[in-house]
Amino acid sequence: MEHTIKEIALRAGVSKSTVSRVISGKGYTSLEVRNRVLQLIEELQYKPNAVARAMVSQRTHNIGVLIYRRHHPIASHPFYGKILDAILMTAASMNYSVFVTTDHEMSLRSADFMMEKRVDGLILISRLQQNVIDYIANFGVPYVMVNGSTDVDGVMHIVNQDEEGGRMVAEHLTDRGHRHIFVIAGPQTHRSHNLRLKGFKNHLRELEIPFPASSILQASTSTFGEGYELMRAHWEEFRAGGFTSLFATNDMIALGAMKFMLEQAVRIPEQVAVVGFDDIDFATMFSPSLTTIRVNTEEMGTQAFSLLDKLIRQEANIENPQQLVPKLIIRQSTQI
Amino acid sequence: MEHTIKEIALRAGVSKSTVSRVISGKGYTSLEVRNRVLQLIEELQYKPNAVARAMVSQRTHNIGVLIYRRHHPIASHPFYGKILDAILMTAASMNYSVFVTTDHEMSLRSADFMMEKRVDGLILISRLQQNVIDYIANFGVPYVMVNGSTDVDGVMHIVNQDEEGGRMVAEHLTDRGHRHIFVIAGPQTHRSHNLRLKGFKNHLRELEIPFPASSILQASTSTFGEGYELMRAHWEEFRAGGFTSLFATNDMIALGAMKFMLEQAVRIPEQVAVVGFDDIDFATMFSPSLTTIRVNTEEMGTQAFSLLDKLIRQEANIENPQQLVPKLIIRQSTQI
DNA sequence: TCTGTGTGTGAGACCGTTCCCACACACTTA
DNA sequence: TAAGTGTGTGGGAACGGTCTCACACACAGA
Repeated sequence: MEHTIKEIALRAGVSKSTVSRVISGKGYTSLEVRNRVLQLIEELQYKPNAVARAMVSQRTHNIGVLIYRRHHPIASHPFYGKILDAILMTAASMNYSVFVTTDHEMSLRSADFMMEKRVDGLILISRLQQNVIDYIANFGVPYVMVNGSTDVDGVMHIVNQDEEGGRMVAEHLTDRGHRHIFVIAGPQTHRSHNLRLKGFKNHLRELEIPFPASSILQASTSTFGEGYELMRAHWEEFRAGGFTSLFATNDMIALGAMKFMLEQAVRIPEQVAVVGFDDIDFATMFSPSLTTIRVNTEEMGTQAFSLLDKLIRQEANIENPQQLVPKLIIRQSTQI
Repeated sequence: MEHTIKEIALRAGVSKSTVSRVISGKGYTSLEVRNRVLQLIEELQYKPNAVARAMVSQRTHNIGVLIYRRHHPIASHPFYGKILDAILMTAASMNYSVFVTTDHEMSLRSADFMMEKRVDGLILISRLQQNVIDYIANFGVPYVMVNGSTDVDGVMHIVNQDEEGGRMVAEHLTDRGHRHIFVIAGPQTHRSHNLRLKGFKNHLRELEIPFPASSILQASTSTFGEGYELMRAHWEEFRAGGFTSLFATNDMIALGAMKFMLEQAVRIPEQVAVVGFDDIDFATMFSPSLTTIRVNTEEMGTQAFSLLDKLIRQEANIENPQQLVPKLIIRQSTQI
């Protein structure tokens, strides 16, 4: 079932060089020979061996996607999964195959693995530790980061305009008259959560709306469960504070908090308006649907791959990627 | 930055055979030489070239996961994404790398691609068309199906006990006194939806509870949007029918239908109880949380890989996989 | 002394491609 | 006629490993 170029050559009565030429389309081949070889390939279902090809070309045409997620496996993650999907699509359209590795804690080992497989490049998603990045950089393999925890000099990094997004949230809520906004902020270890909060606070400051420390809660993970739990644990404070709205720095936290409030028979948005961030699929599906800032995950994935491809092909003048523009999506949770 | 075994050999003053022996641990090597080589490997950060290794061993230690999804990209899919996660985990723990391919329509091309890359085996998820399966089978590469649309003789297939799950739903609802159950059934093209419905109907028949054709709706896709739309389009029928409960053959449809009902101010579960199927993450998060049948997706992924691994290693006496046991998860949507 | 066995090492074929080079032939042009 | 150019083909090294085989040496037992 497994044929080689040599076999095809033998049957066609030509040399393997000629067959190679027919397949690659480079160099001269007579029409007669070309047809004969092509027919044989079709007949025997010959598939060129990409492993052997990689051996000589020193290019595997494979890339690796490395994701570090402590609290949630990668693929099914409502946010990172979307990015992965986009990468998969784009890569396939450019004839690349993609190794996906999800590895908690022992990311050095999976990096090793990718190196042994001689991937042409790597895409790193989310909060990889610095040592992993150093390790990879040290290897000289091109790589691109997506939504990483920090910006590192000289590293290509695809991110959203998170600060601007935070500002949009503040604008939206204040426009609707809200002056007492409660905030649940995601992990301080993550760049995007910090910037979202920063943009939000800055806008309030510009409007000279007070934002006391008591109106903000620090989440240690950016999960649904954390949102729910924090809301439950601080329910009395929340009620006593006279808050008319809630902003969580991502949708999962927002939804968790909402779920708890709904269970307390709070009417959303009538009594409390809620805004999230990310626009995961579930944001539309939830009842009431969630007003949020859409992060263009598809664009993130596509850009990440295109950028990596350029790095791999060593294209000249590769520009640092532009930050992606977020978009306010108004839904039931703020619409009276 | 990229070293070869030859280089290590040269520096260590031994032959490449010896270095190879040290790395693989096969054959005799003196302690002294072993240490010298190992230290050199460490020092130079030498990573054996898996491509070259695959070339001679005729084994890449790579597998491919092929998914066909018309209406939803794969990775972020709340059900299939979970299976993928489990495959990724298990494969990594057994030192396999995984190519993930999501390809709508043109699946033959992605299959081709995987063949060229000489994967050791394939995992096919969801409803791949017969011609793709034939194509792959014809190639002689080991493969395993997961939750496919049909059972094919002689093909290893990991599935859930869907019929039993359907029965459990009927039992749960009838136990709670429901006699007028509305059903939205997922695509007839898919094995699991059919069996779920079958098990459900059979149980009602056993209890001699009438189940008229008017109480069932046929969905053409198994999505949230479809559930919502169907419920909207048939809302008058539903209200006129005096139904006290709803069963949808998967969670997405159930949640979509629920969302519409909530918008109509229907109280769930007081006025209408709802049961789904799959137990996707959203099922717990939704408000009210959804009673459903849990499909052990983690086990599906794990079993799929283990089975494939056995096929690859040509283990003797490989047993056909047992169907996975579903579990009723009772949540707010049926709990008064 | 001879044979056998356990330990340690190196030479070189091989895996399936690509690609450089040599060569052959047909024309054209100086 | 000689040199050059365009077309078509084959030989064989190279990519970086693994693995078989041959061989060398030490030591045991007959």
